[in-house]
Amino acid sequence: MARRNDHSREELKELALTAGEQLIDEEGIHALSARKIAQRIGYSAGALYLVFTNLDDLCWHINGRTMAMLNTLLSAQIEQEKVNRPPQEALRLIAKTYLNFSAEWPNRWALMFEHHTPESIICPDWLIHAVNQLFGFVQAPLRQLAPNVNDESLQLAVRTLWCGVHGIAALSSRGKLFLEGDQTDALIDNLLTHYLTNWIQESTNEQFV
Amino acid sequence: MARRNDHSREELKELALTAGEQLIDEEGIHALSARKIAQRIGYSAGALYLVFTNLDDLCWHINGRTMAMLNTLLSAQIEQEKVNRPPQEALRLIAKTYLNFSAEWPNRWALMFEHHTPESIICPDWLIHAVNQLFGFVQAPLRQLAPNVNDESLQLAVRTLWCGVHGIAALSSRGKLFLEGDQTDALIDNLLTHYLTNWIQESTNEQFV
DNA sequence: TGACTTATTAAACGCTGTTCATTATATTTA
DNA sequence: TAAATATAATGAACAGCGTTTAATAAGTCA
Repeated sequence: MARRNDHSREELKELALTAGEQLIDEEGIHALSARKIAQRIGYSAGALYLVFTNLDDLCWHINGRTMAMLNTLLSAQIEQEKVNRPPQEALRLIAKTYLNFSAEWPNRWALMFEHHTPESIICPDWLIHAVNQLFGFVQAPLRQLAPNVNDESLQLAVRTLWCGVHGIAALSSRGKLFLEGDQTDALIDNLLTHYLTNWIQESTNEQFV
Repeated sequence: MARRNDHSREELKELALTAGEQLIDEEGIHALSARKIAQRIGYSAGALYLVFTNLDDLCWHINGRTMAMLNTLLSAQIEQEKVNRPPQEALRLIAKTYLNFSAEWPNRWALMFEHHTPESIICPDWLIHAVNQLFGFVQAPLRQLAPNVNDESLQLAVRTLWCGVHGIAALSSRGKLFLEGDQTDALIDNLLTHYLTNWIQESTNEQFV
């Protein structure tokens, strides 16, 4: 067969990505295969290579969409809850949104962190951009909490907190490695409370030194 | 060929695991394959199935050895530095040892977290045991810092800190996602200092409430 | 209607994990 | 020593994988 033109290139791309995401959601990241995606969208496996350079490329695209999802979710929530919420609450909200996201989409979330392109791991521009946007969400409330803190300290705090929350998500996502019941919220609260209390204290003192 | 008896079953197992680890170290976790391991040890691929149920099983064994390595490393360091080191320093040492380990063996470390057995992810007993041992390393200095804190709070603190350090290791290991230069040590110090300062304060107050 | 163009495929290649009948060797028995 | 037995290990097979590309069916135009 040839020349069906049922779908444009862009539509084909969209179909493939959606099918890939469904496959990942339903069967896990190791179930992702060119032939399975193709079967789901009624094309041959070779057709995928008309719109993606390879399966790696397709994964990067899925990751881009996952990242966009997360960003959209976070900015929507932040926008919505902006009504003079104390910054600590804003940070808590961000952390829990991230955690919920990782729990709701465990496989897509896993793909983001477990899909290493084999050779040199070149970080695409859009990813750097998206990560910076995520950091921005955390940075704003932190700055409110300590308006005069220097940029370096602020940057460090953003990353420390992000790593902390990510670690909670990572270890609780797959591993039933510890704690009975879902105590992830308690972990988040614990981390934020203790870290922030001292960080605010130190950061507001700092300016008078 | 048959019946060479060059190696006992136990020796064959050991050979295969070592070859697998080397392969992972040199070429990454996706390069691991039965045929490649077999070639390295001068056996056929089928021979591996005489000592492992499948490649998944082999991975679990490698992960077990990696975990043992980490545990040995930590307990050796803790033993060595025991001479009245302040507990904060002990915690810092543990964190940095963990981080160094993940940097020194990035691929074996990745295998531990990225090797999900497809179907039900059953956590083997030895892993639960090993993880508890790791938690024990953190728990001891924490208890020194707040001798009268209740068990639940202590357990929570152990896990919060572990997740935090793990998050730093995870995000800095692959991702050049942020920060120029190796600022992982700064992140560790930042996390521990702020978290612990307030945690100690709260935990010592707690007993008088 | 016939020539041209092109979207899509089917088959091929070399790889993968895994199984199992076959085989070559070691050991035991006669 | 020779024959019988037991078994360590293999090699071929199967189904599936990512990827490439010659072949083909269908749309377009003269």
